[in-house]
Amino acid sequence: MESDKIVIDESKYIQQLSIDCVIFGFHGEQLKVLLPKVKQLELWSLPGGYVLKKEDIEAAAQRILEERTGLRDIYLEQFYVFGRANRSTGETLKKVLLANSIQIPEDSWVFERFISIGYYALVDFSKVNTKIGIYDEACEWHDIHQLPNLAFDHAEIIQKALETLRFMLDDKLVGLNLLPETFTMKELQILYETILDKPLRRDNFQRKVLTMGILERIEKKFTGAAHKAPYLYKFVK
Amino acid sequence: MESDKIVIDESKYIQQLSIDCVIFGFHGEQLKVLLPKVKQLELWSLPGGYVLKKEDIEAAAQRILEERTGLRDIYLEQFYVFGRANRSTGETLKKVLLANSIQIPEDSWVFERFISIGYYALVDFSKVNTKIGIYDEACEWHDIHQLPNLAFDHAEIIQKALETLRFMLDDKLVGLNLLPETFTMKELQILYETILDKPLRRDNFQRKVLTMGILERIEKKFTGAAHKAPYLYKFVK
DNA sequence: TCAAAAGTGTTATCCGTACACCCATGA
DNA sequence: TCATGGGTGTACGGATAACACTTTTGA
Repeated sequence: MESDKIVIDESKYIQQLSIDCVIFGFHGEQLKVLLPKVKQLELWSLPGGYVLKKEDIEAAAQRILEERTGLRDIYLEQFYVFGRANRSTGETLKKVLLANSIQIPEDSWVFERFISIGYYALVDFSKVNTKIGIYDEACEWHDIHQLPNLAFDHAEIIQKALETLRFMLDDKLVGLNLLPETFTMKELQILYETILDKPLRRDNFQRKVLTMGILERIEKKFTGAAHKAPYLYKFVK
Repeated sequence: MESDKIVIDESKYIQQLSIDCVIFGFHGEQLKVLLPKVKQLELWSLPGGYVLKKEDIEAAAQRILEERTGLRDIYLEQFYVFGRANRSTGETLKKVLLANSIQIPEDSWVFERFISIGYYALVDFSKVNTKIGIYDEACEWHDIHQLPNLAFDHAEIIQKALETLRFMLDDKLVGLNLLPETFTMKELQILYETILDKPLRRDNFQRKVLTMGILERIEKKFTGAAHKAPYLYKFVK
């Protein structure tokens, strides 16, 4: 990301390299993305930042995630590097700095093109207290179907993240941070349906995830509803 | 990569970022990787280089590939970013420079840690005239099963490239640069078997690739052998 | 006429999907 | 006892794997 998190001390970071996090938020039947809004511009961006000179890139991504959500040890996965020479310009950043009365030398590397490593994360947005960065005027969850005006190629980055997430969903199960400790099969199914954006068959879905061998069946859950009580499950460790 | 292709003018490049190319070479029944040998050190590395400040990373990867093989417009794919803070040190590079009597300021960024974007390519190694870089004493094809002593985490990078290549082979067909203009089904099968490192059934393999609809059957090929002459195929464009 | 490898028809097996029925629950 | 949603047995169909037979070629 290039527009928020403007460095106080540029020399601490690796030049012209950034990390952009696509933080997917799930709750109920909604899939959202966390987007900060650039101050005084009608422009939204991805939460991003730079990599410290001696920092693992994985750690940098975790740090950026924590800065916005306060969350630690979240499922986070690198999915692509965006490196077209003209994918970003310093113009947007200059506007931001001007709007916020921040001075950075004209010849700083922060105005050059950026290569950005994309990570995506999955969180339950109802449990997150989002934090507004010092150069944001807002930081909000946006439904995946209704994205606002996005900076640079961030719309493309979100699209690629979503494709990768959906592709991965076949093999790996990624509900870890998105569901409560214990949950019903119905809840897990809704998670899948929301991410994949298509309905799934109840019967076959149950069989499929059970044969994966990653769920442990606990006791029943009596909801008070006039029907059979569903089992509760938890992920086996 | 960090040990070959030492920059003459460091300021042209993005700092602490490199590209490493895993160039797979195929011919006969062998799968190899192109590895330059660092001068005067018993150490091999991946062909790599830096990204020019205003260069697409894709173009940088193509440039690095061309530097070693002379080949252009080759199938090339980004597969992962290696960014552990301690994955490389400047020590190896210093030895190289010392061995080659090259002077670079002690405080140059080339001695810092590197984040490296991995690309892999596929070529026919019998058609390539490999080029020795100015800091290499050799540049040779190594069988994938017998890799020499490799610098940094380059063994890990090769492993990851190989996994990605095998994974991709199911959907996309990647024989384009590896086979002659026309080829027999047997040749294509050997290519697949060599990459996947496992035998495939002749009958089912034929049906599978034919249903993909990417091959066009040409005339027969009379080899002089005492059996039915196989058809020749070519990739449809 | 024979061996060797190519090509293809047929059968078996597996897996994902669809349909069905039964079960538990509280009104 | 009824409606509602959960759990699971079973049947269907397409795709893949396995088997078997035929064809072609030059020795």
